[in-house]
Amino acid sequence: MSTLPQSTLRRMPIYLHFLKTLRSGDNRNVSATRIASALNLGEVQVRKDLAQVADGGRPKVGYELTALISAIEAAIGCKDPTVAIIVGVGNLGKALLEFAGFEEFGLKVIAGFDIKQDVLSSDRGKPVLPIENIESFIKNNSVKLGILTLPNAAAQKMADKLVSGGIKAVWNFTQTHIVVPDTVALRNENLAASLALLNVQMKTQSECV
Amino acid sequence: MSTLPQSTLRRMPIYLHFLKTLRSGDNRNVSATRIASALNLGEVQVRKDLAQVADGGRPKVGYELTALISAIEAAIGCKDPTVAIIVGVGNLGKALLEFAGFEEFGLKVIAGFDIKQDVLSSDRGKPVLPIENIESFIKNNSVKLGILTLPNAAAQKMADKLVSGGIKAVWNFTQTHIVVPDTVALRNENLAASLALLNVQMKTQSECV
DNA sequence: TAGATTGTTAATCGATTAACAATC
DNA sequence: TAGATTGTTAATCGATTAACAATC
Repeated sequence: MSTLPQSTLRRMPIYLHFLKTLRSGDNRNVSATRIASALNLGEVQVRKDLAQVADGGRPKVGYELTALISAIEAAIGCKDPTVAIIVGVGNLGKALLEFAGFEEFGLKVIAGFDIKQDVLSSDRGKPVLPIENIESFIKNNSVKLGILTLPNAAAQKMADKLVSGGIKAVWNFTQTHIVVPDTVALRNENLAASLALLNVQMKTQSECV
Repeated sequence: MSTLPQSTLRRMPIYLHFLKTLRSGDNRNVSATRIASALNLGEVQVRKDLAQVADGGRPKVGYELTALISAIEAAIGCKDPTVAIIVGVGNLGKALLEFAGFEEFGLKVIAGFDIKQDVLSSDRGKPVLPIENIESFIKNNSVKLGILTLPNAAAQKMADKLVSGGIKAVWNFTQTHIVVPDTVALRNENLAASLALLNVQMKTQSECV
């Protein structure tokens, strides 16, 4: 159970979501075979992935459903919630601020920050605060994760502020390449990259037809 | 210039964005070395990536900037725009509908669709239309790409509608695994997977400190 | 010429797939 | 027992990195 390979880790949330839909049915056990066919994945791949986070898989029976769900939740770290803030409450920031789906994976977004006055103190349940107070807010609320959804130009400056406030991880939704210390985890969410893949895939597929 | 490896393709938009920022400065040429150090990538990796889409790299000089930009744009297919619609105009859908950044990569989102009456016909420049007309709309406007940002439960049903309308690609932002014919390109955008990676990375990094 | 940079060929690394033995 | 399923060991595949020759 040491450290999972990235590729395995990336599939865990997919398994988790599927297993939860099974649970709402009347299922007690589930086999790797079944998961694989439901999600269009290789049978061996699923089995190997599961073997890395769970044990107790029994031949002819499979895994106990609730135990497996619990094991995956532990592996991807959504048992104890990660407290997060959104920096930049534009359209995307607003969407992520209000997105309920994150809680399923242990993310607890508690506030948004912005410079613009007109988005401030909107009563959506989650407060939108002026950006000046961000460093003390991080400290006082032990915020672990900062989500950057602001204009490219401001990205690095705000990342620096987050770091000096003591943040542990940065999730960068801007196009800008940003730099953080080694002690801070960084992930770039690159929608453009996905789009490029899809674009090319689409074009080569229709050529073949 | 046949088909690029996925990994290479994924980095192209990152190069592209960086090169454009260089162009607004006073640069005529750029070397792989420079790109690599600016983006924290391996020098050889960048060189190999560029070699796959462009030629004309000259020792001691590098690549001609505008030619390189043009070559990358051609490779990732953002020269002729892809017409797209958004299905499900909730928070995320709204964000993507209004997101200007996609145009840089050749995506032209022309409309949103929803069942809810209150989001319909909002005058944000891009119309939000009732979902009943979606199939004929796809045909009449030669829409190539459908972006799914709706509740999980409706995902497969709407994907089917898109396909029967003649869509060429589906970009799925829901958690649900959906099935489309082989002739249709499909890409699942999995924010939960990214979150899981970040979560684990963060936890292991702080353990080490 | 010397040095920076290119492009290529070989070596390494990681992830996926295939083959098979173990077990309920 | 037979068959489905598990887990493991070996083979394949793709991507990254290292080493080096070519060139302006």
